[in-house]
Amino acid sequence: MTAITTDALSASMENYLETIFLLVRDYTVARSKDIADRLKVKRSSVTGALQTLKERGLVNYEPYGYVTLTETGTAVASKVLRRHEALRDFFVNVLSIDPTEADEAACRMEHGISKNIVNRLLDFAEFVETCPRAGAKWIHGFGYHCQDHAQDADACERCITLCLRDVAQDKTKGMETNMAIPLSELKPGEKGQIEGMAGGGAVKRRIRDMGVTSGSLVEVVRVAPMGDPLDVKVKGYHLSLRREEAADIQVRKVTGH
Amino acid sequence: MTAITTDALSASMENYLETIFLLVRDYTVARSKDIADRLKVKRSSVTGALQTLKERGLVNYEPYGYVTLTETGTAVASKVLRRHEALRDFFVNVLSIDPTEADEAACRMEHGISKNIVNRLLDFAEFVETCPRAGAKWIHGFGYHCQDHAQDADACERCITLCLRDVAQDKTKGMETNMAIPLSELKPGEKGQIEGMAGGGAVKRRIRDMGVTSGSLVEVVRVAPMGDPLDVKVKGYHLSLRREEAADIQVRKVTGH
DNA sequence: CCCATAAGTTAGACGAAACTAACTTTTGGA
DNA sequence: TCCAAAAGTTAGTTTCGTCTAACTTATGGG
Repeated sequence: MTAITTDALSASMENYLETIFLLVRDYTVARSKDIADRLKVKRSSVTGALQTLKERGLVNYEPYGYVTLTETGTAVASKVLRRHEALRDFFVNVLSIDPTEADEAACRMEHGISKNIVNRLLDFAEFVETCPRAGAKWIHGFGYHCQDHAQDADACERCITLCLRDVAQDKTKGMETNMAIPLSELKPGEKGQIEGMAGGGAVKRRIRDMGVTSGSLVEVVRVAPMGDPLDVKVKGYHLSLRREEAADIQVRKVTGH
Repeated sequence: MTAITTDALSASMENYLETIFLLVRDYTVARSKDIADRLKVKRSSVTGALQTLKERGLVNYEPYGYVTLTETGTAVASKVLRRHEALRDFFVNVLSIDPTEADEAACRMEHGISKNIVNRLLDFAEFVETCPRAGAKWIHGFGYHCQDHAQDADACERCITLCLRDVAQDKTKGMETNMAIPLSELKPGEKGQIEGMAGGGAVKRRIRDMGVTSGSLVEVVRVAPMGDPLDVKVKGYHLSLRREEAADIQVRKVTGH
């Protein structure tokens, strides 16, 4: 009994897991009420879901107690979140979709996307921002393209003009001042392209294992109050680095949108 | 009674509609058995679904009879199919995903995507193929990028080399021979960028209403046995044109992948 | 033209996921 | 410290979409 089924989770259960993950991240424990509010369901539905998730060995839960995720639960939730963020970020950064709309659509689509496609989506967004042929500013062309609701011949003309202006600005600002700096120097929201990793050991291996190499894009998501640790995102994976570790990673700042 | 509810359709019902649409397109009528086979459900489930869809006024259906779509049903199914194709084509053409996998994922994701995002996705795919700054061949860079499983520094180098070779080839072939030709000259699978529309009248207006202007990409999907009519796709919409009408639309061929 | 088989239907059951209504437990402010 | 409100649970219901099993209808080859 309490046979932990190995069947795929339903979309609904994935959403519960994801919500709990986010609540635990922010408040260390999740309360039934908050899960219900976020998912716009009744409290009794949450109780039911928690029982199912407990049977599956994904949450730590006792009646009337707080909720946390088991190790397996955390692993599953992270995967769901990665899919969610890959979609949302693509919609926002590449397709210039309004963040709220992007997030809602990502939430509905995240359950049907495959691993392969997630990885390609992430790679593509990265490629768009860093490909040396088109350059990071190229994607701005699409932004301008979208802003022009009148999709006439002029729009395209204007797109080119604005693209060229962006490139010119980069030149004026002096692109050559864009030296490699330690990852620890980046502020939250900033992105950098990995130039190299000094030192070695566990962190370097952990990063390597995710398919991250020189040229990959890293984003500093947030920095804890004391400036340590840093929450960074590479290839869609969230990663917590000590400032000291981050200092060993050389990056070249990429100016996003 | 038989109150035609206005509630949104469930993902499941959308799939039934889409399947019926495709069967009707290919065989003029849909049979229960074929619907069941395509959706991998039992025949009895199809009967149930047909009853629901009939109540909603979306299908023409009598017990033991063939199934067709009502006008409303056709309209809804077309929208679903447009979402499906927008996703699938993006996965295949832009992300270089295997067609089968792309199709399956599109089928699962098509129910959660919003109108806005579909349009952006279509615009983006078009932008990638036609933006004068990066050029149609730019996307090849990503293809090469993906082929290189070893994601090392060399991969990027090779991507540039291959991109440049493509561009050089275009030059050699003589890009200037790419004159504007009538849309009716394109073969199935070929794409062209609209240069202008001669004549006027209903077709021109119908096309205009879809947000299609000079510069938009048209794809000839298939041509009926007698060469008339042509099934073309613009902005994700399928459109049936008489050869005569297509002859009035001038396009510049775009060499895809 | 007849009947075996394929196609379609009906009835009934089931599981998932939500709900309402009534309950129990927890908690924090007077 | 006590008790009212908030949070959580339980029981029972509903809806949806599937299934199986048993049936009815349609159809085409001998």
